[in-house]
Amino acid sequence: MEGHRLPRVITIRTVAERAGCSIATVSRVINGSARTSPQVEARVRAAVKELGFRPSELGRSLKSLRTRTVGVVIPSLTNPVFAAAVAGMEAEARRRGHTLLLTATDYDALREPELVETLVAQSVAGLVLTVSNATGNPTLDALDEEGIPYVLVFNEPEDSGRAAVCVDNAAATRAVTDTLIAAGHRRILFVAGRFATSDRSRRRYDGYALAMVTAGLSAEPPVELDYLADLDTHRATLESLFASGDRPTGLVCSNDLLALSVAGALRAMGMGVPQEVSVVGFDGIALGHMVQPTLATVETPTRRMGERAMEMIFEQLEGQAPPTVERLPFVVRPGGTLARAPALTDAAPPIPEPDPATSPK
Amino acid sequence: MEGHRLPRVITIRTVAERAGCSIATVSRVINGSARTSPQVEARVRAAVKELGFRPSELGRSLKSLRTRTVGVVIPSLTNPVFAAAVAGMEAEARRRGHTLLLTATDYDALREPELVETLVAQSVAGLVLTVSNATGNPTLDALDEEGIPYVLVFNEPEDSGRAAVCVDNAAATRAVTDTLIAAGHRRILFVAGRFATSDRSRRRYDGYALAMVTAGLSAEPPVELDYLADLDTHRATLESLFASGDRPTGLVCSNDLLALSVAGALRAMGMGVPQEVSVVGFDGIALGHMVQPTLATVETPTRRMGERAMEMIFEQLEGQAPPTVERLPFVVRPGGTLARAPALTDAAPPIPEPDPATSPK
DNA sequence: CTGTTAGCGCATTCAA
DNA sequence: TTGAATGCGCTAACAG
Repeated sequence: MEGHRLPRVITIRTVAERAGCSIATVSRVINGSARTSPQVEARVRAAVKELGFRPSELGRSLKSLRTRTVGVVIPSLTNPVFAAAVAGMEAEARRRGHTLLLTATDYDALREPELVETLVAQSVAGLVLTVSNATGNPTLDALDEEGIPYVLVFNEPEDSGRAAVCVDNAAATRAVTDTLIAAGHRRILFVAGRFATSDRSRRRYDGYALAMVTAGLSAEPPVELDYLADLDTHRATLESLFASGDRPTGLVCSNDLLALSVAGALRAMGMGVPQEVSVVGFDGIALGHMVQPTLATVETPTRRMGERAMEMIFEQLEGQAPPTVERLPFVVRPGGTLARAPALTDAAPPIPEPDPATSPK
Repeated sequence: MEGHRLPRVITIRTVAERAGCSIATVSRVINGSARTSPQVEARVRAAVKELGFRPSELGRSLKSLRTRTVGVVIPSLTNPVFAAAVAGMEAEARRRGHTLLLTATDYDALREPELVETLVAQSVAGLVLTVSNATGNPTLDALDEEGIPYVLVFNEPEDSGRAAVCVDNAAATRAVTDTLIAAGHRRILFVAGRFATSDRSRRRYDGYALAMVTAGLSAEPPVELDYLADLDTHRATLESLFASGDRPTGLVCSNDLLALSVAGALRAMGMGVPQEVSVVGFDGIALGHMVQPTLATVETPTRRMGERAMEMIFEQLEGQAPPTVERLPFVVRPGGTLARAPALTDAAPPIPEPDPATSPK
């Protein structure tokens, strides 16, 4: 119906005509899948160049029923942790001639199955995902059944047989909580964003609780601050924490973004960070270094985690490598937001940064 | 290796058999492209549900030679500005049943043409891109010739006929520079990361220069800080700036990430921000609110820009809407890093935040 | 070494 | 209302 001179699409047939050979020969030259005479090869290459021909991935994929794309499902790009991981995935995928099909759930676990289905309908070669809850997850089970390779990032699945790249969330949070305890803090709370919809967050809480109990201190229930709520809401919640007589002197936050937000809200309330309250985060986002005082946190190799997850996809595609859970090393990074507990000292000097505690691995 | 029953791929043919009809009828039911008898329709729907059939996008696309994917090319996901824009694109694409094919150049302009080619080879429905230099860009010209819809984000092309979503970079930088001037600053420098490879950065410099000249002040050449260099390198460059007698009291940075880094380096040098030097950024990243002091900046609707760019892709696909450059509104947001010039006052109180200057539009 | 051809999954035209 | 047949761009099996 469109006129006859549409943007003349160049197919393998166009090239064949121009080079004076069959489409099979063109295909052979392009893919190096079989020997061809030098003359014909030269003519084909010339034709390809002149016409600017790029083989359609569509046709190519329809044969193999597999594309050179890898699907990605993450909660949100707005969190620099996920952005960094995706950056790592993209770089690694590109090195392998693949492209990312990117989707986000906006932290809505109900969207996970449909996004995965969408990506599977696109015949992705594999999937890298961060889900709300990896353990006993039916969507993942379905992928297992269909034999589609996938690797989790950040999730730390309890099911065996699931591939994942993560850190030991409990050990890491325990380590950073220990640092607070070592600095003389006794009343320490765990602050979580979206606790209910994040298995990572719960793991981290477990690490906090273990550290507290081991030290003979009381592990309190997590304080929940809605991720999406505004600063005023956070402030209200925080004010109630400090209303009672038995104020906390240390806050362990389930991630860095939350920690920065909490520290900001506390200062807005007129509380000194770290003079009156120490705040530690989790992840080690780049901006933590830039702010003043710098954010004390658990540094995790987020970009590398994305890269590694993508590597594992290809390892699975190549048939080797059974699905395994890889725990990458973390480092507790002391920072300006962590000081000795105010009860023990008047000056409350920040803790120096010697020889940071490293992960067991 | 898994049992003998290969992951039995379910195609439209499987469904047709199960429903006892032809594949054409199945197709009609699924797409609602023609009327079918209620009985047959019911059988088909049942079969689809039982088998968990999802039509392959591959086969579907091969017919139309167009996929339900949109290609994205950005410099890097690590910059929250691009991450936010991509988040906007993803949300809008999802609303329209499309998926993003995401690639990054790592700020290497030479990679732009090849990434675009890769995406075109995937038969994307359109492209959203941020390029190093939009004006007279041959890659974009090639897209025009092939009739593939594309929309630029952040770039502010000088060529007509190019679709783009951006802010008026010059006007915005002029406005924020004017704010510094109004605060009594006289010696103000423009600091850029990767000046050579970013037309946005150059536009912003123009705005700075115009503000300075208009105020009868001297516009200095841009100070270049390599984006990827470490803090120490930044520090060395900055120290040389303050070595001379005629020290700047205000720094206009070409983006927020750079501004935060600069402010951090200055403090590490023992300089008070904003007591001795005011620092302003550009973009309005979320973290700017969280840090203390808050970052003075130009707030731009980054997420919305991504959304809008995606909307424009679909408008072009639907045939309406000629390619246009849309400049979205910006707001100068004063913040804690901006104070009156130290020469004019001893106390150097931060400027209040009254009635922020808005964009002309 | 090269050409012909079948077929990947689907939408669609043409017959019935 | 339905089915049979065609073709989208490509790769690979088979002939020559």
